[in-house]
Amino acid sequence: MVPQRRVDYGFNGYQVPEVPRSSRSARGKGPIRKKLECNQVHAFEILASVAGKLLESENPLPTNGSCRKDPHYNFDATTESKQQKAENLLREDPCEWESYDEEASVPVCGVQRHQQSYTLNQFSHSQENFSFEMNTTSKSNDHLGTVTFAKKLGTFDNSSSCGSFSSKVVSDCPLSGDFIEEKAQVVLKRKLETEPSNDTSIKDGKAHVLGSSEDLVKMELKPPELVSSEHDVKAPFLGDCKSHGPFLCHYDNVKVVSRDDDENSMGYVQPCTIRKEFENTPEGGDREIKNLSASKHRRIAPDMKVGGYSRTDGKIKQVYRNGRTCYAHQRSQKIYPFKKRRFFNRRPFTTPDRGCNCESMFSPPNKRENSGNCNAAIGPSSSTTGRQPLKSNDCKVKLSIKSFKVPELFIEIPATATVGSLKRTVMEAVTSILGDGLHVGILVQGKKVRDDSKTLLQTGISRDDKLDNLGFTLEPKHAKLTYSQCKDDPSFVSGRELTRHSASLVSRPGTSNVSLNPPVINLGGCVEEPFNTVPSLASTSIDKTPTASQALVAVPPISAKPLAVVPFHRKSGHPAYVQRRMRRPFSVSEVEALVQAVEKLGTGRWRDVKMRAFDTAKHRTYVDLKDKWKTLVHTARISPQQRRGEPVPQELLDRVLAAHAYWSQRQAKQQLKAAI
DNA sequence: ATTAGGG
DNA sequence: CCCTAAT
Repeated sequence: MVPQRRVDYGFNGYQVPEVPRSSRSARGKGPIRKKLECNQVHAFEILASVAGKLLESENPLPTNGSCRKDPHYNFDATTESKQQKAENLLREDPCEWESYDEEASVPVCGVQRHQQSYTLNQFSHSQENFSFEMNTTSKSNDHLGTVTFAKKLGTFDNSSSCGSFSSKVVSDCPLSGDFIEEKAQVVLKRKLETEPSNDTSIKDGKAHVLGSSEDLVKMELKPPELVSSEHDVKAPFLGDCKSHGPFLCHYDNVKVVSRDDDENSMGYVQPCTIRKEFENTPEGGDREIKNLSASKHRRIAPDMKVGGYSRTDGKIKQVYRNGRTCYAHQRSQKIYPFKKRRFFNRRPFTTPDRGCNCESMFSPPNKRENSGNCNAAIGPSSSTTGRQPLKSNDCKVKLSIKSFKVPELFIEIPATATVGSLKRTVMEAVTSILGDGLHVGILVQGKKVRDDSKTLLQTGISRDDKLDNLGFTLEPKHAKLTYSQCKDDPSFVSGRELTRHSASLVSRPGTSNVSLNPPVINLGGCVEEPFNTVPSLASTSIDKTPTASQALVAVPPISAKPLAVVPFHRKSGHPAYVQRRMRRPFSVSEVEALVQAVEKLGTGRWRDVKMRAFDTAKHRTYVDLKDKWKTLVHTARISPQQRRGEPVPQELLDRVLAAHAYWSQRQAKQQLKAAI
């Protein structure tokens, strides 16, 4: 056996987030995704198997357990016992086990048994032990108890293989947070004292789990392969992953080139894995891996069942699997927004079924200063250092932004989560929106400056008397999602219009040193751009262009609504929050490919069109192609002035019309024939 | 799973 | 793009 070094993932006590919603349409259901879900099933089955064994004496698991939430995780009632299955799975797919130490590989779900159900609540994994907690609940009793299981993994080095297993029902009452881990540790210790051997079986006869210690050890020693989902990783493609990264496909004379750099979706793991190699230096390797574990890199287990690792030229490839919802992904738009209507219809800020209102963890909105206000406070230095003569063109405007306020975030997290996980959650949410979900807005005297082409002089920002009234805002790029909830709220009459105009989260009077004029709200009347001129600025502005004042738009003082919610622990019963797919405008080359395919195949065979021209573009479904064709026909019919987006060559549009006419006529003929 | 069409 | 109905 190749000597391998064990990797400390630095993991301890994560709350297990929910797995992505299994599926809802053909969209995005690539083979790899299925595989992932499969693996999650495995993960849960294994855990359930372990738990079942442990509980067997008192509460045997049913032979056909079912997840409360997602039927996808139903166990199939095969002759093979779950335990056996789990053991086999562990043997065959050790890397799946490895994936446990990531936050998300194990679904939160329960196993029904009569009136009782077991809910995997939490698990932790450190170098020394593995433990998880399950709640037992019943219909009559909301919370019967909590059991915690811990497993000693042992320490490994290159040559030795040892490990032991320990488990015990720790408590009959609910435990939470760190206490659970403490308990687990205690139990572990106690067991170790009595069972210092390498045997993985439980001597008390209550449980015999996971086969032999050898299996366990083997599993542990097999280093997973490390996968990075970073877009910038230059890496060879893996397995059936054909189209990650730039792809080319040639059909006839049409070449479609797609950047395809955003395959990742938040709800499920990107169905491709990229290997990233690391030097197997004694120190550097581990450190790097640790960093990766703690960072945005995802862990993805290899798709293959065996041989989860490989060595090439002294390099170890590690693959981690990730089934988590990726909160902290750089592309925040993939994370936010969640489908807002669904989301906000269910009062996301309370967790009634947990009896925990996490809102209490944050200041109530009415007590929050600057609630929802993301204005930057302009420090005194702005007024002092910013005083510059106006006449000079090269005069510098010096600004000091004391701090930005991050738009309000609501986070839902179980009370049993650790403080550390809370920090992580917040951090991930913050980094997500900072990564790509925000842009900066400028407020002068409370008026939003919209025209980016205006100079500071023109907008008055260079004037010291304006500097005192200069504000910066962090605005969600996807304001629509942020505010969609307003539609349901009669008090937000202008909610819809605001969304249409990318209303920013704005300051409220007195909440910052940005002085706000009395808020001007464009209620229903506002149709297009709400260009509310600001006479005061226009009169004082040195700008000669009369449009300067029009660049200032009154910012309605809508009260801040949560920018986004991080559903850290979605409860079963809650429909998954489905995010809208990222918008991906068709490039001209894509349009050309589409046109050519439709010319050949007709308008009613989108599946064939997809296969012919977009087979490798996973993000283009046949529905997308059909929709695109629809819009293309529409685009071709309207005047060029009305068209938006990247201009499509007229030649292509002509072909669209021609093809559409041809195939429409042909379809009509066919129908006529059929009628006869 | 695909197709068609409305939103 | 999403959603649904109808195949």
